[in-house]
Amino acid sequence: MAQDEIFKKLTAHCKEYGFIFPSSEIYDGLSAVYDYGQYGVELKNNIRKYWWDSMVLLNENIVGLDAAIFMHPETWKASGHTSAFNDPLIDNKDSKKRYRADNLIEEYLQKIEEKIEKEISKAAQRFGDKFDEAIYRQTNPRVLEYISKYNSIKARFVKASEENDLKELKQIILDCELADPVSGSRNWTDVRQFNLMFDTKLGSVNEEANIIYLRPETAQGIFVNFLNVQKSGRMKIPFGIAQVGKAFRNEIVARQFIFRMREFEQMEMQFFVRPGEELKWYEHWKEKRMKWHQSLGIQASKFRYHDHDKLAHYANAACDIEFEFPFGFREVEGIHSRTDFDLSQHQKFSGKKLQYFDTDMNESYVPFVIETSIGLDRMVLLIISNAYTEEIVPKDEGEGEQRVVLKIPPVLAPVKLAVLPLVKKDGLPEIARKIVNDLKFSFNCQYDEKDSIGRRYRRQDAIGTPYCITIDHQTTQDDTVTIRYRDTMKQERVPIYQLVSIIEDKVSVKKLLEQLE
RNA sequence: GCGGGAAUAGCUCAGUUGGUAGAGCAUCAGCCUUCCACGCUGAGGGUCGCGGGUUCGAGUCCCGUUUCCCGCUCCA
Repeated sequence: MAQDEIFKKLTAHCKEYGFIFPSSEIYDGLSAVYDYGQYGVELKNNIRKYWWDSMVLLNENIVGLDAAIFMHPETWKASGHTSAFNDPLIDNKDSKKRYRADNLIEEYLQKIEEKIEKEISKAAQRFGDKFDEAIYRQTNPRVLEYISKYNSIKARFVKASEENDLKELKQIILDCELADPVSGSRNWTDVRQFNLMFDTKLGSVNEEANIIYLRPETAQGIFVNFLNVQKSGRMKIPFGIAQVGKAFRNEIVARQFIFRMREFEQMEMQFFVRPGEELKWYEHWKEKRMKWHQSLGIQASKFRYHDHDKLAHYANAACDIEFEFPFGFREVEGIHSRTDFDLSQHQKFSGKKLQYFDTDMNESYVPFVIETSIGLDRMVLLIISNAYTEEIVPKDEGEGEQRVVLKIPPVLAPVKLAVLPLVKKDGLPEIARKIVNDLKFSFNCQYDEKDSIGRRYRRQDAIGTPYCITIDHQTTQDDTVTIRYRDTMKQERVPIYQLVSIIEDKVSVKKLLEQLE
């Protein structure tokens, strides 16, 4: 079956079985915003808990934090988001392609520079040893022309960028007669500003209100609290701060279901280390995080690293952990060596010292940071797309029938077990109810007596319930029940009193965590 | 934002040159009592995405709009 067909079925399945709904659907939905339904929220909670426990429980030098979504506007100037998340874009009306206006101009400037270099190297060849570049630059008319053009465009561009003058940016593009690299057309739209940060107003009186942003990443909440946590928690470097929370980005195109949403949840950990030791820790977390993904029992070949060649301005090493979604390998988690960029910037903008006194080294420094940042919603999509299976159930006679089953790792499954009386009489429902009442404190249980037993198994398969307990007539004789396994559909008979320990063993977070050690 | 396609019951879809809105599955109630969705009977559920136009009459034709899908574009 085609990959995009599977993806279509998967999104339909998520909606039909109460995992994920389009936001405000009765009003036709809201683009790239989704709600988690009754099973989706359980799955999401379970993933969040597994991540949190593997970070905060397992590592005595990592502690949690829950910072507010609203932050002081200066935060985003310091982090670089106010400028970097503010792209001036221009469309070519003929090719329908969109470009960053500043990139087009920068490329043009670079071309002029190349022309100058070419003139000079040609002259250098011609004149040999007698060639003096400085004099040539000041005297040759063609070079002078290039240089003056370069300087005037550059000056206009820098000024326009600083003042955010969109009209001037367009004028520069027109004056330089820049053409679309694809179509060669000079038929441009106006330059428009796309701000990837959502804003709102703080303060109820409009004139006095300040614009503040919804955070585009959770990391800054950790950085601004670095000293608070370090001092109040008596943390010694190396140590980490973990946080789970919502972030918001006004993406131009948000698509592929919950893979790219405008409102999403990040699970981040910032690990503070000694300067110079960051690459060692970068490798450490790179490996640790891959181990975490693979601990969920997903095929190793579905994951890969993607090392960044082009690094962001704050990083000196970066990679993604990619997963093979139905639409190809995509990033689920990023591991970045962010240097001391963020803390230094906040130190600069706030005027407050953000340093750590290292008693072993007897000196004070701005720590370096290794970040692990994973999208919780992407993780939900990863689990569901890996779990979604259509398979043929073998039959004693004739052709088998198809079943749809979500093979979610038991520890993450929204419902851990369903308790099913084989028939609706002879006291079987009463026994089933009693079992549910005993087990509901330990696991998310479901009781179901409607329809044939086969249909009930399939309903549980569709939401990924790993275990079904069936109460039959033998139960009334010897207090045993059958436990049916979702993936193999095999059954075995066990005493009722052993149920808690049997299932606890299979769905325990503890077991997975032990693997990570 | 651009181009292409789609939208009819909870789901999958049918609906003839424009003439009273359909099926299967699902849901609910009752009966039956059965270990892998397929026993029986009955019931509920749709202003055909939304708005306008043409027409005696629009699910069907025309225009606009919204949402979704695919491809561009963008992506710390």
